Amino acid sequence: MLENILSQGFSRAFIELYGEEPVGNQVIFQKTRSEFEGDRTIVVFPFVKVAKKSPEMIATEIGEKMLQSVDIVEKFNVVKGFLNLLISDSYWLNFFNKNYQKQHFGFIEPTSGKPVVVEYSSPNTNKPLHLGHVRNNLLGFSVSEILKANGHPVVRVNLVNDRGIHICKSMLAWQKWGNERTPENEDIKGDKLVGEMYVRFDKELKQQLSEMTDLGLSEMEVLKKAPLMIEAQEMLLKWEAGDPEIRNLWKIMNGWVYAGFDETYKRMGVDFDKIYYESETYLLGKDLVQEGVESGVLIIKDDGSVWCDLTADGLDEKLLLRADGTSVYMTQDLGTAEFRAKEYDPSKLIYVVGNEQNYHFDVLKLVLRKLNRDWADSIEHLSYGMVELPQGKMKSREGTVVDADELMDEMIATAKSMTEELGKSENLAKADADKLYYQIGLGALKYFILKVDPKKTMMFNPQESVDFNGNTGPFIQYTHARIVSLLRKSVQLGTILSEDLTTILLPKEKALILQLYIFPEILIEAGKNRSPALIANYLYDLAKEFNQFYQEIPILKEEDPIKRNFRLLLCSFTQQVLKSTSALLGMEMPEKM
RNA sequence: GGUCUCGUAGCUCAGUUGGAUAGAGCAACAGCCUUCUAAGCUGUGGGUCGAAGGUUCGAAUCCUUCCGGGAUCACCA
Repeated sequence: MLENILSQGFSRAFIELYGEEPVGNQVIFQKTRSEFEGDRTIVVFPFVKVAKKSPEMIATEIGEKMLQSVDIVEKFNVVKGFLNLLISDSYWLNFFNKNYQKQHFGFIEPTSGKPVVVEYSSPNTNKPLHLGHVRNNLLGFSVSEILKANGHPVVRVNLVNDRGIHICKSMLAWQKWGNERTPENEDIKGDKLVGEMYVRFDKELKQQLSEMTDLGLSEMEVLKKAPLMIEAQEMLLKWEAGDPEIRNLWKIMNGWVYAGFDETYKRMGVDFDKIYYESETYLLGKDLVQEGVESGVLIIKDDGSVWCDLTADGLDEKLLLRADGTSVYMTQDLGTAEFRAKEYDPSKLIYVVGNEQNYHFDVLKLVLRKLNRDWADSIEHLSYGMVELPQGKMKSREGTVVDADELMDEMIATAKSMTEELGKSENLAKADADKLYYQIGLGALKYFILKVDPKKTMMFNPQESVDFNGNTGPFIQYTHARIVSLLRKSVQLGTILSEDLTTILLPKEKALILQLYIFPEILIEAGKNRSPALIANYLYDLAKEFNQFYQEIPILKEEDPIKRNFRLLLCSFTQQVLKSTSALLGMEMPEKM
């Protein structure tokens, strides 16, 4: 690799000149800023103490030595303490030659090691998916793809929260006011119907609450005594007792929801290797807690409830079993984690969950460590920031929730009108056009969300999300389509691609090759940081670089067959990278747009 | 109140282990289509990197304090 060659060359030169190793920290390279001549820059400030000369002097002396001893160094210049090295075109062409035909340049061959388990989505079954889930789903899917491209076997799992009080609320509302509505007889998505029931419950409950507060009861009292709440609680107890009627209704309504979710997932382009249901896992974890009690790691209070004391770790005490022996969320998460650890023996257990649950995961890991689970450290909370709207946070009660299906509808509709406005769909068959609108709409959405660092809270402005110019998904898709169009034409013109390449690179050709060159590093960084944003930003830079090249340099019109040939291959290489890399974000690249 | 986190151009965001004069896109303005797709390219304006100290050859980046926003601290999930 380039940096190894340069690094070794630097060290040799340094030792020769100053008789000592260039101390501790490795030589740091950076891309040379565009205003200076060169490709890679070495900062020599860290070495002035050893060399006992001025930075300029050191840089100059080393530059001269490297020019002699490192054959890929063609020129150098020194600006203050910065040694700018110009790498010979032959190095870049050699790189190009070895890689331009690869279908998945930069991807690391899959290893047969322990898998990485990625849990994401994890919806509740009482309402449809919304914008928050969209970020979660896109992140989970993309991070999985990025890890795969880094050679890790990946298992994608989804833990569906299909039981609990919230589902009972929807069920109760359906019993009371549902009028036997079904998705079939109303031609409505099942998750939407169940969501409507949930909203109805909330509305009716509010009504009851306000009537009761009018009677002078406090809010807490009211919530506990509201007849609807009591009924919902009773239903939950019946569910837990296995009451056939309740279980049956529960199965039916969850079935509706799953059908709806499947549709949404499919359109979003995300999938899972395995789906878990909390109704099957919620009792897990009790044994684990019991074991902790016996070994004395956990404490039992007078009322019989079990706790984990985390005050020494700067946290509070955490309840693990109620006095009546029933479990809480943490208990089942402990159990589920152990279950997965045994099932997959994973190298990592990644949970894609919002940062509002940071505390929960801190506790989870600490408790597992106390219980001597050596795999506790393989648990990783991929904590992502909330999605906010221009009017603030999404609140279901205020109706400001952005529904996932509607969002996709809007993106696709915008793609359609935009494409028609530009007159780009005139020669397309209906099916092809529809596919294109889907690709563009979803591409815009995915890119818009994934380009932001997962850790950060992000602003979702609907108007900006449907912008298809500039730093957007469609910009990248457009660039891809342009290249495909070029390649298509070159075939029509009967261009013969050969291995004869130019030996001198134009600035824009070189810039494009350099951008392609760094992809493997970007992919590794994106894997380490679990960050699709790095991939998105890379794609944007690559597309921009290509467009500049395309604007400035003739390709098909180039008369010299060797130059034309080289440029076409460069286009083809770029196209492959755009395609395989955007797939890491779940984006599809149209052939024409 | 404790803990965590964020604060970069009017807006949305980059800025990977500290490196050169802090970058994009949008918005605004000015150019480029008889020539490979103008969803493109080029240019102009726009910044006290929340504030103040500190560490050092060098700080948006590391440390401290403060200001401002957010999250969390349930016998909810």
